[in-house]
Amino acid sequence: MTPPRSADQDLVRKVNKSLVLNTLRLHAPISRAAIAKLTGLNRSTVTHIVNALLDENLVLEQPVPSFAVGRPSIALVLNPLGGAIIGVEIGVDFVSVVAADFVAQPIWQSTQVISPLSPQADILAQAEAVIDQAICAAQDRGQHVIGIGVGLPGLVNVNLGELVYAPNLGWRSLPLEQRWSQRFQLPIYMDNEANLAALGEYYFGQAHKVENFIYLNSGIGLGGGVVIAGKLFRGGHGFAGEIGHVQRDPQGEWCGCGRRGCWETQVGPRAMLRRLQKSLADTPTDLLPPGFPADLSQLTFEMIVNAADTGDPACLAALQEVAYHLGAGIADLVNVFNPDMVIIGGLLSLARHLMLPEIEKTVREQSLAPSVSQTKITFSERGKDACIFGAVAIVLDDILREAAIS
Amino acid sequence: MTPPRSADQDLVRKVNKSLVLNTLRLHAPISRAAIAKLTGLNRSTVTHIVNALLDENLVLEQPVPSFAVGRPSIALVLNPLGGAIIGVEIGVDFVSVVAADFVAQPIWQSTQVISPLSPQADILAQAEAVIDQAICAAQDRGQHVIGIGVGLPGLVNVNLGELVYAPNLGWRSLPLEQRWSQRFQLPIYMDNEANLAALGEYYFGQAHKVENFIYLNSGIGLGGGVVIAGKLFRGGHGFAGEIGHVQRDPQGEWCGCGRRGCWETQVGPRAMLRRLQKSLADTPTDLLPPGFPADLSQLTFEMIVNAADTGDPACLAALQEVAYHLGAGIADLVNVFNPDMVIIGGLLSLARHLMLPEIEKTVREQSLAPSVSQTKITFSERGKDACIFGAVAIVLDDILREAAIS
DNA sequence: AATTAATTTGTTGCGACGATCAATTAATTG
DNA sequence: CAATTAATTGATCGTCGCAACAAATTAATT
Repeated sequence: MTPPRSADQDLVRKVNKSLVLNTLRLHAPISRAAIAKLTGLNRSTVTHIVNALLDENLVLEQPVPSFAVGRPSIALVLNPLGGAIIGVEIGVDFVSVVAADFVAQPIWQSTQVISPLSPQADILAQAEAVIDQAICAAQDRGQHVIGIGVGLPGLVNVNLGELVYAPNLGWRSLPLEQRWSQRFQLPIYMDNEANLAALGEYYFGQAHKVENFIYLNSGIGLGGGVVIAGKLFRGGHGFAGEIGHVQRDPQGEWCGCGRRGCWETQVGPRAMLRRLQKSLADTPTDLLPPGFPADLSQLTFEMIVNAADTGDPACLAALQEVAYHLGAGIADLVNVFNPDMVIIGGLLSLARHLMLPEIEKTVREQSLAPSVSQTKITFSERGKDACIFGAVAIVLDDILREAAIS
Repeated sequence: MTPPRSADQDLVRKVNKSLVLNTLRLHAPISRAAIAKLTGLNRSTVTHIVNALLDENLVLEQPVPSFAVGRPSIALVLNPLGGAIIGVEIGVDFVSVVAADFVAQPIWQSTQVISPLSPQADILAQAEAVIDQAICAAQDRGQHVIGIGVGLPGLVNVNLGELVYAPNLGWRSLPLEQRWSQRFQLPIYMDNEANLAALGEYYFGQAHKVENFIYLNSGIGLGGGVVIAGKLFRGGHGFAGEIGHVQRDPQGEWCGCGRRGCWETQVGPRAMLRRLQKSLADTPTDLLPPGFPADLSQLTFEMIVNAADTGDPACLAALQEVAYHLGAGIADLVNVFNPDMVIIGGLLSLARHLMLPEIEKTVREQSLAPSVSQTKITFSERGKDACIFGAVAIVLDDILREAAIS
């Protein structure tokens, strides 16, 4: 902000710029006039903005032979070299880093296995080393790095840029933004996994153009990302979306959070494993479902799905039960949020073909009348990548629109 | 819009105008420069807007002797005669109408008892007659009526202006906005009771300046109004906020919606009456708590509260139980929405002194760590009036800011 | 009584955005 | 092949909001 403008007008300008960039991202190659038509802005305005963007090198003029009826126009496209974005996901047992160009195409990627038992400092140092490599990779291609997006498995205070509590890592009060913005001299954007995955779906996935939706992320626990009016909803203090710990059965199993019958205990993959392990504990090895290891502690969710695919009744029943509870919980969410779409991601998406009918049926039956019919329920199509592309998206988001409500 | 302007710039202008009016409403009398400071707008801009408002007669110049250090300025105030607003609430057994001036002071009020058994046409005709009186009352004072806000006990499609379903009235698919905008030739704004009550709290009550809060309206059922970023949240299709039908106990009592253990069955005043009636059915009349009628079907929530106040253990225990369930449900809402405030209104607010400690304790215990401490839990201070002043607020809202997200 | 500080208002120039008219070009059509 | 149509771009002018300077006025202070 070279001349100190009012916040109001500056905001309008930024929104307009974001609008143009976003339209460009979605419809390139495109003419100035077409942008104006799509954004609703005036063409003169668009011309101004595009000229500024050309100066900033974020946009390229690309001669396209006969790209439309009319003047032999020079179409505009986003300049892939206009900037690079680093997406980072710190999981419970891995660190994944991707460098993407300005059109969100990955140009470098690396995943490192870590031990959750290692000291925090070691894990961070390892992550930083990988990020350094990613930055170098981007700079070798001549791309200026715009920012770093970080996905974290826990409660994140977005305003302070602090990881408040990550139960599965045992981390508390880690001022990551401060640390990394000093270390890398770049803007750091961070949020929890589920929020980022939701944002990823909004930008690059199924929730494209869907302004109100809920993303359910089933990993170790059950996280939720809520998008309202096209923006991540974080609540008054940034901790909204803890959908997994809604109590759904006061007589249910104990949950790590101290309550009984959290939704997470009914439908989380881990909770499901635990249940199946217990119920199969007394079964002789040779009667176990096909593909199951003798040592049940080695059981994975994938094995259950495979066994169910081959028709094993116990596994099928277990998945049906999860589907029912999932549907019932989603029905509540539909009652409360009335979203346009619910996306189920993470581990559970492995069983999409087995669970979707039951989920849909339950939701239709259990939510109040008029809202349901317009709510679409789907599974995410990108597995592990959802979060890390969300990390890329959150950086883009800052450029393409204001990110969060409140 | 005399010259066809772009939606974008028009929006900015409307927002600015709303900002000025809102500031004026909150801080009158005030100078132009002070408005500029508070709104963040430029003083010239404010001057422009204020001049327009003076032309529209919505604002008055009021000479105030030495109202501030400096030039003997002429302070600005909203013109109470600038417009009148009609607020209407159609309840299950009453129709209440208020006419308020531009600063939301009631100038005329009337409540009519109706029988929910009367045919729809009769009830509507009765309501329309009262509204006619209210409009006349306003016009007699020389006040131009700006619009009519209507609160309805059921699902409302705000976009279509239609009452979709009101279970307790037995009404379905009533295109009220169409009917009344023709009848009265005025803009009609409508929403369900809980949403309006929430809006009322935001404009005239405790939630003043609170940008994220949840209003729980306990009447016949349990409704919810969610305000996010200072705006009513209605969800993708306008039916968000059906908080009362979140399932909290799969083994619980059957609810009218067809499911078991909805929150409403645990904490709704009516559900509580039913429970207490059942448990006291075999108690001899002379052992009933003080103040209880022999015919238990005459029992009211108020009697229970009174009995509990005199120390009756059964009633106290019943209230404590409700408080516990209320707290548990609010804890879930806190996990999901992370609001700044939760306001409990309606009938339950009669028992605020008996229930608040237990509710607060339960919420603190049961919601995830960092969000709770900043969430305030209170009871509404306005009883029946919450909704009808919300109806006034929704009309003001259209003038003072854009109402709903999405 | 004089000075200082605080507050408000008028005026002017600038930049951004929007509307409109005119001009250009390619595909389509008779 | 000429006319029409669709699409784009350039140029000009008007309006609105903002910043900055100047002027006015009064409470508080010295």
